[in-house]
Amino acid sequence: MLPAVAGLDRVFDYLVEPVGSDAVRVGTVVRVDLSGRRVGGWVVRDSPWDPSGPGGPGGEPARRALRPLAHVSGWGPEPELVGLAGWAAWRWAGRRAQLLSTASAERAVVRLPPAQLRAPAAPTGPPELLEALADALGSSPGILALPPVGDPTLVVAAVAQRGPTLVVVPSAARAAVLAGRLRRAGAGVALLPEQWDAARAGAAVVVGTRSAAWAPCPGLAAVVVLDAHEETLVQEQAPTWWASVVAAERARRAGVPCLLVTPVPTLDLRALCGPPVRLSQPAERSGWAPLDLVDRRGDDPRLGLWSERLARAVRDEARVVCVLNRTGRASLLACGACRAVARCETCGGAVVQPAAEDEVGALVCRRCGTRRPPVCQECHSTRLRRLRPGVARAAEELAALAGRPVGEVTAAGATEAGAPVLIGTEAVLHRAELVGAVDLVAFLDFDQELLAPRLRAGEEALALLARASRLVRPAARGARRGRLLVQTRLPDHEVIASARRGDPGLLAEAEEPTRRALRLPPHSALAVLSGQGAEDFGKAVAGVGAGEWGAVVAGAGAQGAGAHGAGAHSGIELLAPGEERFVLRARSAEELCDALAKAPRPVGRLRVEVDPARI
DNA sequence: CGGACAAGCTGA
DNA sequence: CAGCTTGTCCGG
Repeated sequence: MLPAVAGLDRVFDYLVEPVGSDAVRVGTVVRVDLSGRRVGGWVVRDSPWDPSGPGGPGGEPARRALRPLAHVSGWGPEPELVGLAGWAAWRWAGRRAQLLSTASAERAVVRLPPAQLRAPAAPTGPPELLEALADALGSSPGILALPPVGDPTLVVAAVAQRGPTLVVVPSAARAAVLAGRLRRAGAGVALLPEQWDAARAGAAVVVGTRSAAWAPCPGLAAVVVLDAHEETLVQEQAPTWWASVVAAERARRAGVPCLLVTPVPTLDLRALCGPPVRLSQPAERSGWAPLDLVDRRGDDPRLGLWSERLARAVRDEARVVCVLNRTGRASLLACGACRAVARCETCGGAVVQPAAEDEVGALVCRRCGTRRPPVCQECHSTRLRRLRPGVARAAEELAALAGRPVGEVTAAGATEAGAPVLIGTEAVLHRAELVGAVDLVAFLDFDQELLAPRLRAGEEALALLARASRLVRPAARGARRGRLLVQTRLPDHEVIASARRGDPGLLAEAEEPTRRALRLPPHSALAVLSGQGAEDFGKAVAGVGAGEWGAVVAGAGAQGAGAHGAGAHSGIELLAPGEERFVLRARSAEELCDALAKAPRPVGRLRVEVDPARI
């Protein structure tokens, strides 16, 4: 058995009594006495052993008598998932115990409910979609490039005709909606995580969020991941496993198809699956909301975030959502007289001007919290100008512009979230009650997304437009179809072209050569190391000697990341983008993971993030 | 991880 | 040298 003890990744042998008890199999959750304490864990091997013989399963001579299991807690993951956890522990440099707890019920499951294997009613159309689906199922794993607008329930229903189907979606709200629709179509559905027991007993469709990639699904016939591009499908804490990659490997091991459905087939997903299967051009185009482009290159800077077109729309349209991916009253302040950026006197960090509570307009350091009066420390001018207004300040301006109350939504919370005009960070796009109800979704400063200093910024920006497409009112009797409005100084950007034409391939074609030239994923595999042990561990993995190291650190700051050739013999490079943060790069995930598994873990804290989602 | 045990430090 | 902290080892 493998104990559910962090930091103890070892298997221990215990005796099953009575011998051959069928309550105990690979995956079963048990409790044992281990060096004086009682711990839970999973059966990971099941080998017959003759206690009168000379040795145990390992064949060691003179082995001591085995202790019996202390208790059988209940049902655990299927045996195949124990193997999958071993693979994922290698793939993301993690521990099996952590992955097996993801694959297990939250509370002990002693008895299973009856199986619910009735498949949903088979969908009869539209034929174009069903044909594309059959195509995508033909090569596993496969991608179906499904535009954002439309209900993927029929995709799931069609796949589920093959037998028990596991479906992974990016949010609990969508899982619940999908489960409800499938039940109405007559299907036996287990909704994770609450109905783990029903899933373990057997269900026609098992639905859940990221962790459902590890859900039980006896007789598995297919795996489907909806909105496979979403970042919520990547586990944040190490091991940073990707649900789509786990799903593909799980399906491969089971010999069943895996289907990734997404409006944004990213380069990473393409590397995993090959090119996506697409719908016809008209179907693709109509599946994205119409997009109005506001080219702000010619605008008077004094207009701030509010172009004339946007101002008019905000007054005329009934329900409007504005997206601005920044919080606070101001992100960056500069002196109106000498242009110096206002910084903290204590730590030098950027200061913000929070909504006034006590002192009027005091400046507060975002890093250390030091407060000071709103005066430029260079020239003592009191005229401070905000360079990039955040959501709180923009909300005040928007309320004045619209002449009606404005609701505010950020990840931290919401005020007046029922108002017909909303402004918020991208969190506002996650509000399920808005789906299909909005006349206009306006991106106030889309350049913020397009130019974000992140590897996958373009794909993330396109994902925002896909999400926004779902919020706007569909074309219907009498009512005008809702629209997107994008303010930008980069009107020719491929992200915008992709959304307008409903063709995410345009973005992929544009990004591919850059990623290849810079040897970024999917043309390499990365791991981010952090914590005190990061440096030693990084050197050990890359095979860098202590003497060679000075050059790496010295070369690191200036270019942002200093590439290093000294580890060339290992085929793995060590990049040093910042203090206590290191990046390992290898040609492939296999190479990277093998090296990570081989290197000894150093003392001290170490976090290993293989395939970092945001970098 | 957390208990066991050994080695190191402190103060009377 | 008791009493405590800190470090290292190991678990069936």
